[in-house]
Order: sequence, then structure tokens, then C-alpha cells
Amino acid sequence: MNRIRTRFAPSPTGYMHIGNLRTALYAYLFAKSQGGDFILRIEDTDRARYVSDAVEFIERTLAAAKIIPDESPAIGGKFAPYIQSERMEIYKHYAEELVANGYAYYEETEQGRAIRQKMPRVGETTFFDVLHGNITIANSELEDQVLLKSDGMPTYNFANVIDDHLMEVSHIIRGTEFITSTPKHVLLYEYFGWELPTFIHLAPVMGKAEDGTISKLSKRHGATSFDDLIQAGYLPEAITNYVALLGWSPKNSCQEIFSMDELIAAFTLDGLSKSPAVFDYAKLDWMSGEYFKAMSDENFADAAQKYLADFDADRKIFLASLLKTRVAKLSDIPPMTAFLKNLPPFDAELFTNKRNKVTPQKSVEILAPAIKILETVDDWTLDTLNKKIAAFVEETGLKIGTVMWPLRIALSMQKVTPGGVTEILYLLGKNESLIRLNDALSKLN
RNA sequence: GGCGCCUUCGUCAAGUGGUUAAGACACCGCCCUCUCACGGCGGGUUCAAGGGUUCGAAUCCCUUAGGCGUCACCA
Repeated sequence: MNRIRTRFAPSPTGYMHIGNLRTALYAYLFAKSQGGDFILRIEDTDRARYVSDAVEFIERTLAAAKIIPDESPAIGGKFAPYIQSERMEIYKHYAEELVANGYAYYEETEQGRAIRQKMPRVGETTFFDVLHGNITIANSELEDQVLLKSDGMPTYNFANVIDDHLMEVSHIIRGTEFITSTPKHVLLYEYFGWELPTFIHLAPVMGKAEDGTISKLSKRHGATSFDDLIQAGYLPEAITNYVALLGWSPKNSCQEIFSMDELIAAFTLDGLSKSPAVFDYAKLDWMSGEYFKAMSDENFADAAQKYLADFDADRKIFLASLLKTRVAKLSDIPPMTAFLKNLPPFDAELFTNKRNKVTPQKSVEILAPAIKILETVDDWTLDTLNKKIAAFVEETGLKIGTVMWPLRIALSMQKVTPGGVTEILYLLGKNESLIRLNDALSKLN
């Protein structure tokens, strides 16, 4: 059996759509699971669509996602160049060979001379797809395709066949949108007398719009590129992991959290799904959270560095420990920690809590003595604060929740905080804590 | 419109003639708890519809419907 070789062949648009990333991932996983090669080839034959720096962007994105090509424009390889615009002579040669053999012809147009592929008028073309089985399309559906454009560039339909053959690609993994043009490619392989690769056409990734309608994932569904997701503060590993499961599932296992190595080990073609998958942010959030929870406090603090810059080393690590179990993406951090920096406006209503039997009135009775006790605390550590408050609770004979509630509100002016009262006291420091408590007390009075 | 592909809980999905139709996310409830979260326990909802084939169908066949794709000198 020939060596397994797959390729990812994006056009350089400067945008890595999640669907494309998934295609690249599956091609990579399949190649690696078979001990084969994964190659990156840039299909830049449409000069109008070219975006500068896009090639570099694509390589950076794949690297961030840990999808490492064996051959690429940057790495090079046995079949270089890997950028189609640098292979024009090759396409010209093969196109002319087709003309010479009567499988294609020149066409004179206003734009210049182009070469078209001659399609059979009758009969049908059948090819095998791993996911879909045999697919047959009548040749009468096919029109004579342009092979070489008047500007000398090949079309996708031509270049991809030439390159896949020359680069010895064994398995073509791409989106379903190419199913109907595959017969044209198959005919080309036949004209040249080349061996057919194996086709695997992947179902698209869909998105759910605000109004509940489902359509192919696009910008109107919010962040839909790998880069958007990174910007939002998802970990690359989490994104890759989630995307892997959008259209593939492991055999004989319910595992969901996968490292790249585990994905490679578990990946099989028959785990691929042939129906479209809807991108679900809720599940991405969950999975992302699992990655954060699994991190050490130090690693999380590093990852969240730019959001925790205001805190000293000790508090940074401590905050990280509180945040990492509550965050789905790093950008969730600012709204959660804003109150530490700036206390939200005073709101007496917040002091009312039915479950803990707290009222603004009751709060005054708790805050006043609590402040007195905290003022005497010199060793402002979690441990000491905990002991002092526990002793105070005991003294008052109140339920712990009843005591904590007014303290939390006074310190944060919000019902929900990352961490308990002791944690907030520690994060705020003695000075700021007492300022906030006294302020609340006087406003309540 | 022609042609092609697809159709199991709200979402991701397992399942390949005999299962109480897995599991996960989400949702709801309970427990834990100084809040939220975490964690623990439990719950509801699914084979698009209709015909066949079969002792027996989510699994095989046909029809219908819906969704998606494609009909470019774009990929």
C-alpha cells in the first residue's frame, strides 16, 4: 500500500474559518494516525482574491492549533513549490498535453486565450467516496471547464488535480461543496491515465443565528474564525478539541477531552459523520472551562496575564485559583473582577436577602461590630481573616450566611462574586476593605 | 429549476435487524455551600413523515417533505 498523504489546500484569504480549520485537522489526524504525511499547499490562483501576508497567517494559525505540516511553503519539501502561483509552468505543460491529445481545446475570447476541458456529452461518471459510497453524476451535467485562464493561471479544478497527483496525495479530504465538481477531476485523472486518490467529502459546519435559524457557519454567527475565538480568550487546545468533535466521534469510547496525541491515536475515518454539525458555543464554553480547571494556578495566571496585570504576584495567583473554575473564556475575567478595582454604585436594596434573613437594618447591626473586629487584624491573611470571622459569627449566634451577606454586598456591591467574603477581603487589602465597609455603613445609616 | 448530498433528544452524537435507543453539553429539580461557580444525585425530551420487506426495523427498500450544496476564466 502506498504511503498515506493528505493535504490542506486553502486559498490565502487571511481568515481561518472554523470549518476550514476542522478540514485541516481531520486531514492532519488521518495522516498522522496512519504514519503518513500532511502537507500544506496554497491555492492562490485567483489573483483578485489574494490577500498579502495570508500565507504567513495560515501557517501561524495551523501552528497555534498544533497542526504541523510535514511539507509547506515555509518548510519546503520534495514537491516544492507549495504555492500554486509558483507552479504555472507545470500547469501549462499539462494543459497543452491535454490539448495535444484531444481532451482539451483553445478558446479565443475577448480576455485572451484559454484552455477548456472537453467533457463527454453522454454517459456518467462514478467515483467512490469513503463517507458517501459511490456517487454517480451524468456527464451531461458537466460543462466544458476552463483549465487555464487567459491570465495563464490554472483554475482550481485543474490545478488541484495536477498537484494532488504530482504531490502523491493519497486521500483528498475536503468539504462537500466539492462533490459535484469531483467528476470533472476524475475525468482529468482518466485523461492523464493517473491513479485516482481516495475521496472524503466532509459535511459542513453550521451555525445557529439569534433567531434560531440554522445555516452554514459564517460571520453573522459571531466569532467563527480560529482567530476570533483566540481573541475571545479560548485556549487553542480547547478549540481544537471541540472542533474535532464537531463531525467526528471516537469508536468504542465516550471520551471528550482529548490532547492532540490522543486525537491522533483515536482517529478513524469511520468515526466521521456525514451530516452537518451545528457549532454550539455552550459546549465550547464547557470544554474550555474543563481546560482551565485542569490548569495549575500559575499556568492560568500566565494565560490570563493581560487581565490580571493590576495585581501583585501573590494576589494574582490567588485570583487565578478563584477564577479558573468559573471562567469559560479569558475575556470573562474583566466583568468578574471589575468590582475589585471600582466599587459599583451603592444600592441599599442589595442588602436585603430573604434566604439569609438579612435587611438593610440588620446589615447595620452586623457591619458595625464586624468593622471593629477587622480593624484589629494586623495579619491580613486568608487564614487569620477566616478565624476572626468565624469567631465573630459564633459570638453573634447568627447563621454564617447572615453575617457574610452584608459584608459581601458592602465590599462588592454585587450579589455574586468570584470567591467568598474572606477571599475578597484578602484581595482588596485591609485599607480598601475598611474604606468600603465604613462607607456602606454610613450610607445605610 | 436540473443534478447531488444529508435527516437519531434543543445541540454534539453512539447505534450497522432483536438495546429499557449509550454518553456529553444545555435545561429543570434536589444536595453541598457565606454568593456564584465547582462537585454530587436525579429528571424530561429523540429515531422527519408515510408506505413496504421481515417473526421482529432507528438500522434494508420506495415515496414525500425539509435542509444544505452545485450548476464561474472562485476556491
